[in-house]
Amino acid sequence: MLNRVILIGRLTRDPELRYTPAGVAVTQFTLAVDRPFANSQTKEREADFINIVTWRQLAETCANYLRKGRLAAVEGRMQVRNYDNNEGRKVYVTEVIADNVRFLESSGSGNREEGTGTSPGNGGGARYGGSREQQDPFIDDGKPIDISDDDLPF
Amino acid sequence: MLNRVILIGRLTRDPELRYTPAGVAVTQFTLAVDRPFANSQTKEREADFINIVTWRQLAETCANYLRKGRLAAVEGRMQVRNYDNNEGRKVYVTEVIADNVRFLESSGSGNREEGTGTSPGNGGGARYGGSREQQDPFIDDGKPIDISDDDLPF
Amino acid sequence: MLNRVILIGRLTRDPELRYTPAGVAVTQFTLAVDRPFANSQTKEREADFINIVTWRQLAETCANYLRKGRLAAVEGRMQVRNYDNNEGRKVYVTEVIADNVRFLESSGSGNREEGTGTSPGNGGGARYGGSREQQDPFIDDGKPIDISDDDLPF
Amino acid sequence: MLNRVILIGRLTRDPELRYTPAGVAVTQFTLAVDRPFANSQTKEREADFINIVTWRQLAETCANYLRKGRLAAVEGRMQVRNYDNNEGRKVYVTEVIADNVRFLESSGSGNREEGTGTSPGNGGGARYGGSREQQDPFIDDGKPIDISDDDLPF
DNA sequence: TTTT
DNA sequence: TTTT
Repeated sequence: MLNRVILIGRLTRDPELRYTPAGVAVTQFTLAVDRPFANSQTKEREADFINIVTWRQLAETCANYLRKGRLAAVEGRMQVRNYDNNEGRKVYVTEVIADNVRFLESSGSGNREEGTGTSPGNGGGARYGGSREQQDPFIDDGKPIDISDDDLPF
Repeated sequence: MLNRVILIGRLTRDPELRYTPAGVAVTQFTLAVDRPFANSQTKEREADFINIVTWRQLAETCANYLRKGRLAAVEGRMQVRNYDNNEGRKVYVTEVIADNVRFLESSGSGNREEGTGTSPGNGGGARYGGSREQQDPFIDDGKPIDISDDDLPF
Repeated sequence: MLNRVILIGRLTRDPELRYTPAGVAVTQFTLAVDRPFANSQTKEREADFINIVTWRQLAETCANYLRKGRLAAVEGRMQVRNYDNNEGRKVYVTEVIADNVRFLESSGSGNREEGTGTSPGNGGGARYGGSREQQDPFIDDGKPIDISDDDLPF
Repeated sequence: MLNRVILIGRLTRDPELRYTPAGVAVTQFTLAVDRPFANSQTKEREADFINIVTWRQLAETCANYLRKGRLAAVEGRMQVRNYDNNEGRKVYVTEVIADNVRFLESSGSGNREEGTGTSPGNGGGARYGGSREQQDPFIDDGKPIDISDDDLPF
């Protein structure tokens, strides 16, 4: 009935722009959101890693202006998506479908490789190439999750 | 850095109150949040089912006053927890750790069985079924996820 | 840069629907939002009275479905408007421009006078008095604040 | 019942730290929040100026780390305060009582005068000296609004 | 699995 | 009345 999320955090990787079969732009990235009261002794588990999805014009803008390491504010709503993994089990993925993203750092900051979509040198497989250990919720065992046009939020 | 969620929806089941080994109260429930623009033709996939966790005093209050079917507003933050399932795979669960819950319906509304924690038989009314197929992310293959005191948010 | 407000409260009066010179619908109402920790001894100053403005289709819907006393959730952004009062002083008015309003009570609840826009006589029930002393910030000395088309938010 | 505001904007002036008679720290500042769709032709009225109030420890931290021009995220709730001005009229002031403030710029950015609480050279009257034209909502005709301990939010 |  |  009402579903609103506001996050501020840093991108853990460059945003990934794709297109649905119908040609609609989708960009995905992960935001590392520091926890409050993250106690300084145990440095681990101090942030939540939250998957963000943007569509259409906003997807293009995010792909153009955001980079790994940059600070961003994201406004949107929580959404639960599920798919069947290769063991025939339903896997639930929670994402934030963003309708507003603010770039909180001038393009001088963050990842150095400005303007290079693919980050050459990054190899073909890429940082999030899909190896099993990666376990990116967007990736299921090396096979990219297909985003169908049914997932279009509006 | 900043992590805020506000949801309004209905409980899919009675809240479940437990205690950590250290005796801290935890209550969990799932909120069905209707999606905007849920188009009327395809009635399926019209809500998101979001897991809510409350601690301490708020946990007790929720367990006392909320019931399946009731309307509630929840304020909190998104958190990602992970555990290893019985196939040796890491499973990620996203929950909202609530620090404010508003009961939007007088106790006359919603589920009829006031004060019965466990709702024996669970009745037939079940707007949102409590059967195993529901695949509640809190439950992994019928075995309840154990909450340790490490999960205490503050 | 980012401006988001979410409120839950009750209408202190029936919503007021008007039209700008250009024929755009605007509805205004005031929401009484109970303060947290409103201590029970001093019963006074226990709520904030916040002015809500809605435009276009949402304005029509609010005018049709909301009534004095009803519970509603409002999502929008804070905006500061100013005008010169009759003593030649600038008066600042803070309003919430809503882009999402949820009716949290079936039309059976709240004010009894369904469908009566103007509530003649204003009745006696008046949980929140509509008398002049109420000092509704929308009204400056009994003269309604004029809304120009310049105030259109989008 | 629920009252949540999240803002991102820039300080229009250095934060002002004071103490209530009981010795409780209060810091006030104004945030300029750019409006969405602020059209580029008419450069005026492109931001909302929102008064922020913080208490206790957070007040001290804001006074120490924030400066005019800095970008900040503020989380809190809307509150309406009123007082009688010298013409015997009730004046309503809307503020955001913050319970969480994030500094989005390293202390290298923003106002140049780091660490100088009072900004010497700034004159005795100061940027917000209280002259009538200033109309700072916190100031009523040159006489600072006295913050009583009754305004303490928690 | 990860950001500063 | 204002910030970049």
